[in-house]
Amino acid sequence: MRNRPVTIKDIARRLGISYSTVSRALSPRMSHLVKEQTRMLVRRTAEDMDYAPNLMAQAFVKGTMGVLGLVTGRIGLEITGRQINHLVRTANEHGYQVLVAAVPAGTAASVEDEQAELFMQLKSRDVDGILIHAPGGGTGPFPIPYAAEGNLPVVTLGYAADDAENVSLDLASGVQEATEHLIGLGHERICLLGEDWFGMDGPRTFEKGYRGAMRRHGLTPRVVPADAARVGPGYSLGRALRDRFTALACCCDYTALGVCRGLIESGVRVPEDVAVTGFGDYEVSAYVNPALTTLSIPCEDMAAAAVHGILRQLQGKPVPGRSVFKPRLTVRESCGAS
Amino acid sequence: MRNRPVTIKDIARRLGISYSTVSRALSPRMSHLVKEQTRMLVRRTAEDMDYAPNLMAQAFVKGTMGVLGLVTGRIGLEITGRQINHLVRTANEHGYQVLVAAVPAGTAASVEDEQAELFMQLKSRDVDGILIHAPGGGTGPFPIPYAAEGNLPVVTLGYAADDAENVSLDLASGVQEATEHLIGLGHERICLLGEDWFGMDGPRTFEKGYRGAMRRHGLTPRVVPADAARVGPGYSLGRALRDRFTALACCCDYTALGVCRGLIESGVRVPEDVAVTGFGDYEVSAYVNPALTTLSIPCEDMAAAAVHGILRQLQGKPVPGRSVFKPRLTVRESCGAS
DNA sequence: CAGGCGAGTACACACGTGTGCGCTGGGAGG
DNA sequence: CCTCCCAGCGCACACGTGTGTACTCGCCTG
Repeated sequence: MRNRPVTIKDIARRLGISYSTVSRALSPRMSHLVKEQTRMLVRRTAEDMDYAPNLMAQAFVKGTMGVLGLVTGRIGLEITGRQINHLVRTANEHGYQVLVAAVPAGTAASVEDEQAELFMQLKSRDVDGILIHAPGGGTGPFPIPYAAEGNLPVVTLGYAADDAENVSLDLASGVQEATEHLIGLGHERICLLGEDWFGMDGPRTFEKGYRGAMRRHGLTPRVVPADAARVGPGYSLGRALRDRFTALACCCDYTALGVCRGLIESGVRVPEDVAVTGFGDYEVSAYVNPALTTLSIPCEDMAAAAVHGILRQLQGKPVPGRSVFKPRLTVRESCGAS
Repeated sequence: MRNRPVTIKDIARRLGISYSTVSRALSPRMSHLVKEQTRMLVRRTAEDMDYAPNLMAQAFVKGTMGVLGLVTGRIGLEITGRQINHLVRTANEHGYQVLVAAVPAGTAASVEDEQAELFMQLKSRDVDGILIHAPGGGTGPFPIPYAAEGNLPVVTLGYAADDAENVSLDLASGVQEATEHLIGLGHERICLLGEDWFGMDGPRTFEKGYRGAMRRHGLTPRVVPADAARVGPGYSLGRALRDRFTALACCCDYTALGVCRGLIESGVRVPEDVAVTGFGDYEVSAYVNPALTTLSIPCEDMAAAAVHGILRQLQGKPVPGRSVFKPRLTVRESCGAS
């Protein structure tokens, strides 16, 4: 049935030359050591014989697989999906494949333990680098002790780790912009629905932008904790808060969508009675009733930057780089601006 | 810096035994050839010395990597994300990793070419099996000539291929149930917004269920083509159709959400003037206005079944199995039932 | 003409693991 | 005591590729 695949030895035998010459002729880095004529002959013969390099042998001798690991959670979330899509695409363009490790729900004690476990699991797979997707953001030392052993390239996407190269989103400036927009519309009783994302400290970053804007205009801030990127809890919050505020700034479109629904069910009109803003600009957000005012995230650029960070580290530049992207305010109906 | 990792030779040297004994003592399949006492000694020493097997060497000699490939598109779509999440989880539970290949937008002529290219790309990576995620469904021979070379285990998820093991969703019965529900509510002018998913023939399956229900009740069917799982095109359709029908059955929640928005903007009330149903039961669908009546998909069970299919094939059971899952109707507001 | 030089090639080894086969030693049975 | 057997272990090779080193051969220079 399945006949043995062709190896460089087979090619060498057929041409009556040594297999090291074949190896060199086929390898881009070494082919300049082989006479042009021989090289062409070898390559044509390889093509003829349907030669395909044994990638496991190459990986074995080179000590690298051309594989990047990706630690992530909540793949179903639109922002996550968009970023993963572009992470994979960018990696592929540079000859790397992406191995995905998903967070198993509820197996480990905390999310950090889960991520740490996945991280170790990927490490033992001999990946060339690890991308950590932490969409909730955060700052400070990263809660996974990746630096402890070996010097594997790591880039955190979302989390602005100060001990790793990272690509992050300026959450503070985003929320600040939304808050200032609401203030500009005449609102004074503005509440932030803070995000509690997987126990990380992203929420504090959101709060910073919000509190900054409020303080600058002499308004008293008020923060209510909300679950991370879930519609249901947002709905409960909407019902609970009703018209206690004239504007609610949310840290995620999903929360905002739930909030809108909760408010409307309680007989509160959006945006006439209460204005609502979100974060993320999901695909549906432009088409719900009312259409959501929100902050758009440059997912694609961020993903590309993360992969390029890994590649740069692989080329031996251990300087931890940071790039920060800014969200863009997209004004629709839910804030009452139009 | 990074000292050479410990190999079985190091362990053998330390214990004064041959490294083949060490290899056997550590391998589950061969350890019965080694004396209990020696085996324990080797294992303890291995632990002591922080021995970690070189997976690339193992892969090289065994000819397998413990990796499954996944061909997919639209990772950002919630249903896709939920399924991928569980594909990865189930694979991990059985000791396999998942390599993701994402569809690069607009590089190949057609989606089929793209999938074929990704498929070949994964094949050359020496994966142990390939999962093809085709959420749009479809029947008949699968448009990728995977069977042409080698006998790589393949399972299509979504697409009911008759030349491969597959896990699919009974789209027809789902749409039929929704249509009959609308008929039961007294509707007669019911239109199906058919899905054109990546050029596959899923739409015809949707149509079959719809036409069956209509015909059974002596009603004339009417089908309007819609883009696949996109909110924007649904919106345009909603505006265009306005009140030409009293009920619109959609093949995707995203289409339905867009349709609702388009209708409402045109001054048509949902569900009072026009009833709308979706397909997929996305997270937001329960919280939009009006909340969407839709069909829920058992993503998790389907994903698990797909991975188990691959594993079964790897254990040498080449019988192409099929499993079909049924969607479940979830009644909310948009159909006007309450 | 001798020596050197450089291009091009072959030889040999390394990488870490799995495994067929042969060797050893000790116990049991005759 | 001899023979046979078998558990347990070591030797050696295989897997496919990359690469350092040595070799050959032709040409140029002194």
